Amino acid sequence: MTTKAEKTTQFIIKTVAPIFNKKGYTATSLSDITKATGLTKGAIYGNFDNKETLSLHAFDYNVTMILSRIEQYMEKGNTPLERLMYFVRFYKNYYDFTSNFGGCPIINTAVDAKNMHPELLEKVQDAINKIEGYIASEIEKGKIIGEIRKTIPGDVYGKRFFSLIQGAIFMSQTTNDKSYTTDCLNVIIDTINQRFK
Amino acid sequence: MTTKAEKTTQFIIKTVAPIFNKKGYTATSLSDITKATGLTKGAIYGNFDNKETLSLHAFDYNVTMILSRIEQYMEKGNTPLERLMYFVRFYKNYYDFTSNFGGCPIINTAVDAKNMHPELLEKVQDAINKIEGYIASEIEKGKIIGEIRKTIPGDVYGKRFFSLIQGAIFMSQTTNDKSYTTDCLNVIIDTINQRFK
DNA sequence: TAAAAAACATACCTTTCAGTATTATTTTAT
DNA sequence: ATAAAATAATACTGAAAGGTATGTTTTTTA
Repeated sequence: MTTKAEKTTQFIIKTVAPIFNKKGYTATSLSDITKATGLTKGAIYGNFDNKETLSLHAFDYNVTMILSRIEQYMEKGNTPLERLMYFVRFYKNYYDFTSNFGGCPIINTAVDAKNMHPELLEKVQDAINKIEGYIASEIEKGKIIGEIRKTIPGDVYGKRFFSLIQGAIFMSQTTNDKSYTTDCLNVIIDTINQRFK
Repeated sequence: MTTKAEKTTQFIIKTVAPIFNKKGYTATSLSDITKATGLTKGAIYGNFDNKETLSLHAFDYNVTMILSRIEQYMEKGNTPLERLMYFVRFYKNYYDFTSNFGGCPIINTAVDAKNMHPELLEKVQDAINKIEGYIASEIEKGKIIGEIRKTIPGDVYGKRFFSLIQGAIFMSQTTNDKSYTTDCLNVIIDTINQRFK
């Protein structure tokens, strides 16, 4: 059974997640939160210990949304290489997808948390490791079944591709120019086609 | 003649620049500023209209520092290709260089300013254009003197290389792992050696 | 449906925020 | 060296920050 409170808790998280993403932890005030939710401080503090706890949940919400969407994309592929290509396809849509809630939460939260909120930064690092892991593990699986060259190190390309992707996303979202993302993802596709097979 | 006030103005900017870079605009308080400078609010507001103006000067200071350093590096090269290589070398040291004052100001300020401070965001965009221009113009010059293949589009590679670099810097500074930067810059060097000549 | 419990609203607390008016001090120019 | 001007310190403002104690309303369970 989902109680009323659990629903409210989820409603608050869902509502404030894009606000924290856009404005960052410090710039997001309790009045921003009450205004957006239509609730009062009493309700907020009844469901969360403090602003910090809420912000952690908000980030978790954003990351879960992204990770589950990546997995949805990758599930469509029947082989490691196909799943890798679906991973890339996910990021082709990423700029438009994240624009709706204020840009990439990985980038936004990483910058916001660095030097400021160690616990939040740790969550960002976990998310990064997971996403790099998606790439690396498909490469390794592809090597096992003979779909990908044995000389391709999964962990290196996991880091490399994700760096390129995050860089492109960063550039696109600060210049409002989608071409960074499309170009860089084409580079990745070319690399896979030319070096991996 | 440099008056006492002009010196103080510069001293304040220089002192607060890394603070704004680390904490962002909102999280940097006037008390942070007075504490760091050892001055009082009277002194700060005597030299700057408000916190916003000060933050703009602080970002300018950081960007100028970086741009002039890039130019210092590039001046060492005698040909476009050499200058391109010195540009890359600059970014090989970039992670250590920027760690001293809280990470890459381009990334930090872009994220902080997006959705929050349009004027500051514009300054970031200008800086990005300039740095991409460094790459693009050397490529174009290299094509003219026959040092670089005519098929290499300078603007495309300016954007592409800078995306990769910024992505790597972002990853390095959020994971405290320098290897992202070193690996990605090696990729750039390989690309130049294999495709540009 | 009524009592108990949970959830939410109201009103208020302390602290800190950016910013200012005024006073004191230090530079500067004569 | 002194008067004028510029610069910095002090003390203060109102607003907004995060957070809480208490009262009211709504759910839940029996």
